[in-house]
Amino acid sequence: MSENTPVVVRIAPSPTGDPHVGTAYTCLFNMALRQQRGGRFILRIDDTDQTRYQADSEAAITRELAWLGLAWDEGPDVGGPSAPYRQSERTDLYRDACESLVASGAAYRCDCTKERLDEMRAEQRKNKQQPRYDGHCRERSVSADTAHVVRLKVPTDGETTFKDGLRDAITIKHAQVDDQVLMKSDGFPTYHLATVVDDNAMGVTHILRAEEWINSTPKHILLYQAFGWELPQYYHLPLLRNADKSKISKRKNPTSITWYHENGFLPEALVNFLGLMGFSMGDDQEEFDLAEFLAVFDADRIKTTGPVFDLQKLEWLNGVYIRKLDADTLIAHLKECSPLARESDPEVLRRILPLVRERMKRLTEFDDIARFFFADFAAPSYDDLIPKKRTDTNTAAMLRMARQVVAKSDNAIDPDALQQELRDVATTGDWKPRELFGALRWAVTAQKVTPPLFESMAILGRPECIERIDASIDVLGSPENPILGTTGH
RNA sequence: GGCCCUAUCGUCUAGCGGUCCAGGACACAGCCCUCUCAAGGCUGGGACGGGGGUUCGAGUCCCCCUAGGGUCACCA
Repeated sequence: MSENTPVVVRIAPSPTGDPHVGTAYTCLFNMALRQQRGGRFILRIDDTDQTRYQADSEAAITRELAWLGLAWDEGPDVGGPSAPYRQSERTDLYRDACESLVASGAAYRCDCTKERLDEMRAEQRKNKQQPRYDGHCRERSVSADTAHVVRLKVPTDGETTFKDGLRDAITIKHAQVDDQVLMKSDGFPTYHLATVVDDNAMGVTHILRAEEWINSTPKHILLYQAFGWELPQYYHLPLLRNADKSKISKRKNPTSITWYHENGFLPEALVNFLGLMGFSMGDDQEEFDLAEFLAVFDADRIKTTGPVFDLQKLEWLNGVYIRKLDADTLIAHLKECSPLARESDPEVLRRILPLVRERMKRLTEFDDIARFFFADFAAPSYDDLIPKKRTDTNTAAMLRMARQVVAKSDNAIDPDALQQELRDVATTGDWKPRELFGALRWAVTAQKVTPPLFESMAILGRPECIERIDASIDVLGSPENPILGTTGH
């Protein structure tokens, strides 16, 4: 292949404006193919369907792809020799191409009404025939002045065979191919016309897209032939699946990149995960960054089996990156989805992070885990505070002794030293250390599960710890006689 | 339903005729570590969909069946 072998992915903003993970998947592999073969990666925006397109869609998709670190060489905002990149700005091209097709007889105008078409298809279904255009307007001459569409005149017999880059030759009989509408009555092209015209105009030689396009590839090839253009090489990527193996869908899986972005996933993890779908490094390496992926990528190694998008594995991988990434990067991402992190003092955040990071699968879990570090502290309940088989007076007495240890000095807390002293306290009171630590954990954090207690206390500082312990002692009441317990609670 | 694609543990995958009584990862279970929870370490259960071929030899090649998916629009 030449140095300048363009590879293209067409981005179709969805009606809701949600950038789809499938788009990121295709984009990632397009980047990789470009890397492998040389050339350019062109991003085009399909915005011709005015009723569905929303202005936000393009911004959203480009924002999220950028978040993932995926980059194209040519496209809106980036520019390049093939501009413009929005379908809505290339309508002349499609109209001219379409006219030439009609002139050469490869396509024809059709003014069949929706009603007639519906009726016809209903009839065909009833007769157990495959619904398809009956060719009513094929030999008629429909005036260009009336409302009409333009259809591709697909040969009535024969077949089209093409070689997919990832599998054996695929042959589809023309009897299976409908007379596709190329130009809609509103004057905008359908995907089929636009993609062929654009790809040719932009010099695209390799097309990497999802498997769902396989059945319409003959239409595209027929178009290339009608125009007399050189065919591109197709690669049809496997479809991402839900757990039930159906094509990944919003109902059964989060599909919006924005969702992953907002719900505490790291772009590094998502890219890594996507790189594992239908592809592997060849050895047992599962963790890799974009650069490594691009370096190792080989189109011949792509699998054609549709991989199930396993959120659990993504979460594990996300945890791996939360632990692996340097503090600055992590904090930057953390601030995107954690209100607490956004508001807190960077220095405090930096101290808390080592204690919290290995306990998170998603960045959004930060707030729950680290909440107790921050001001809005509420004392724990009476029941939580008292260990099994201990009494309130007993517990209060122990906490009082613990408080003394904490209050003994003004120095910064040394976690190890504090732990040792508190062990001694437990022993003195005839408690197991774990019982004391448990009660103290509740007193200081108001949580059952927390990061390491003594390190946490060191960050909170003595005054804050003392205040919280006092609050818990209050919750337990003011016992006259310490130590001796009667019954459990 | 027609056509097309696909088929290794529950999931992601390694395997490109012998080195596979099938390897790794997630998940799951147990143990260790341990102030809780994680992280980490160790151990365990768990797969070549079925049937025919080809071959000295098949998870690997061929055929059939079965199963799953996709596609049959003036959506992409």
